[in-house]
Parts: sequence; structure tokens; C-alpha cells
Amino acid sequence: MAAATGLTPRSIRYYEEMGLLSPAARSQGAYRLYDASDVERLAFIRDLRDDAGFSLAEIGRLLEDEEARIRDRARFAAAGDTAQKRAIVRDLIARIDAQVAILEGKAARITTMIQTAEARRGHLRAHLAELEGGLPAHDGRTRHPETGP
Amino acid sequence: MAAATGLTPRSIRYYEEMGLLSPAARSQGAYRLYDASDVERLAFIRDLRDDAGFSLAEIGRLLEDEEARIRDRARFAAAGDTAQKRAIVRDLIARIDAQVAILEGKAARITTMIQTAEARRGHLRAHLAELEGGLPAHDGRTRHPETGP
DNA sequence: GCCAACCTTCACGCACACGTCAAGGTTGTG
DNA sequence: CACAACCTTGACGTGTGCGTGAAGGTTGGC
Repeated sequence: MAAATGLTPRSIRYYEEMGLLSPAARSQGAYRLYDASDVERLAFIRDLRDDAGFSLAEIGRLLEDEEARIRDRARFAAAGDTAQKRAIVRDLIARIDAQVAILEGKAARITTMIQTAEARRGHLRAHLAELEGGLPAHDGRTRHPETGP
Repeated sequence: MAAATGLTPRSIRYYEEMGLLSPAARSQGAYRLYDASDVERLAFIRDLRDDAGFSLAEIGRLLEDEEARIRDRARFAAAGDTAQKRAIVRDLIARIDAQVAILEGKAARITTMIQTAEARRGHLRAHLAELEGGLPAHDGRTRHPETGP
């Protein structure tokens, strides 16, 4: 499992201990046994941690929602009343809305930082063009207009 | 300063201790004194920490680059040779390219997560529409097409 | 000049996210 | 069945990012 996800065994056990993973199936000798869906889930946790920079607590909340969603699906299947079903589905949608809002906020902040950096880069490129226009290059490069970003 | 940035005094001192801030100016009685650029820098650190989810070590690396950039500007001003100047500017651009790449990678991962969530939401909305189409609402709401997100 | 409200530097404490042994049990292969 | 290579559960250690006093100094307003 560690090899499959790039995580350490210790981290995987820790995530199970913290409730991010449902306790793994066990062999007769108490070895943990994982299936493909466990690998997926762990990879997702790893991505949330490494790529989105969420803390395990935040990941836990997201996955709680995920599990609440699954429980809701069960409740949904059990619910006879259509009005109840609609209410459950609306709740699910609202939860996803909240998650999307959090992620979009994060993406927006990062986009702002990217734009700031690109603005600086633009200035530097203009400066470089100015330098290269002022004096011809003597390192083999030829001057040419640039239309890229 | 804490009030201006929403950080705690302890955090601010810690960031100075960790080298994220250059040591603040001091009053005659050794009180730290900050100016507007310090506020900006701290707010930037706070955003990198809270919004982008960077560790202080990562922020430190980004700001090191920032300071290398400033040093490079000085080197640039001192450089007499135009070829040297161009080399310095190209280095600066390359550093920004690297930062942008990191940020864009992060943004892309988050965008992927958003799309996954939105796909789920789309399915749920279709399901909800199906439910509402199958049986008319009896809670005062009227059915109507939705063109929003 | 006095005083409340701030600031200063240690110094210890704590929660998170693991790393790292220790002591023992399990598994698959020869 | 022997054995290397894995796994198990503790339990303690570590680095990060601060919180929380303690003991004292500084500042600005009256």
C-alpha cells in the first residue's frame, strides 16, 4: 500500500487512527488488507494534503461529508416519502456547494498570486527587450518579436 | 501590527525569528516599529499561509527568491556590461517562471477537485429534477427550469 | 511624574503529523 | 519446517507553528 500511494506505512496507519480511513480489513494474522478503492481513497487524501495543502483535520471534514453523503444515499434509499428524498438531495447539493465554494476561494487566491507574478514577469520581459534593443546580442541569439505570454 | 494583519504578536515575532521578515526597526526603547511595506509583506505571508496553504518553509523559499530578486536588481544596477544585465534579467524571469509553475500546478489540482465536485452536483441536480418531475411538490415550491450553474 | 496599557525577551507547553526504535507475530518461498 | 522479509502494536522522539505565562521595561496621556 505504501508503495502504491507513495506514503509511508506510518502515515497510512496514522490516517486510519485519525479516522480518515475506515479500519482496513485484516488477514487471519491481523495484517491490514487493502483493495483498489482504499488505494483511491488514500491517493485522494494524499492529493488533498500535498496539492491543495489541506490539514488532516480539513481533509477529515471533507471526507466526513463524503461519508455523510454515502449515509445519506442509504437513508435516501430507505426513505419512502418523496418529499424526504428531495430534502436529502437538496442537503447533499448544499454540502457540495459549500465544498466548491471553499475550493474556488482557494483557487481564486492562487490565481491572484499567479497574476501578480506574471505582471512582474511582463515588466522584466519588457526590460529585457529594451536591453536587447539597445545593444545587439553577441551570444548567437537573434532578436525577434515575442507574442507569447 | 497584529491588528493590521490579523496575526498574533507571537506569530509576527516567530516569522521574524524564522527569517521571513527582516528584523524590524526599533524604537529607542527597543519596541519594534513597522512601516507600510512591512504590513504588505506580512499580509502576503498570511495569504500564502492561509489561502495557498504553504508551509513557512515554502514561504521562506518564495521570499528568498523575492529577496534574491531584489539583490539581483542591485547587482543589475551595478553591472556595467549589458550582456551581464541581460543574463541577470533572464535569471529573474526564470525564477518567476518556476514560481508560476508551482502555483499553476496547485491551481490545476484544485480545479480538478472542483470539477469532480461539480460533476457530482450535476448528477444530484438531475436526480432532484427527476424527483420533482415525477411527483409535484406539495411544500409551496413551484417547479421551474434552472439555467444557473 | 504617574499609571494603565502596551512592549520586550526568555522559557516552557502544546497540537499536529508523523519518524523511529523495540519486541514480538505472520507469510510466502525454498 | 526454516527463514528472510514483511507485518503488528506500543511508546517515545522530532520538527513545525505557534500559545501562554513570567518578569521586567517603555510609552503616551493626564
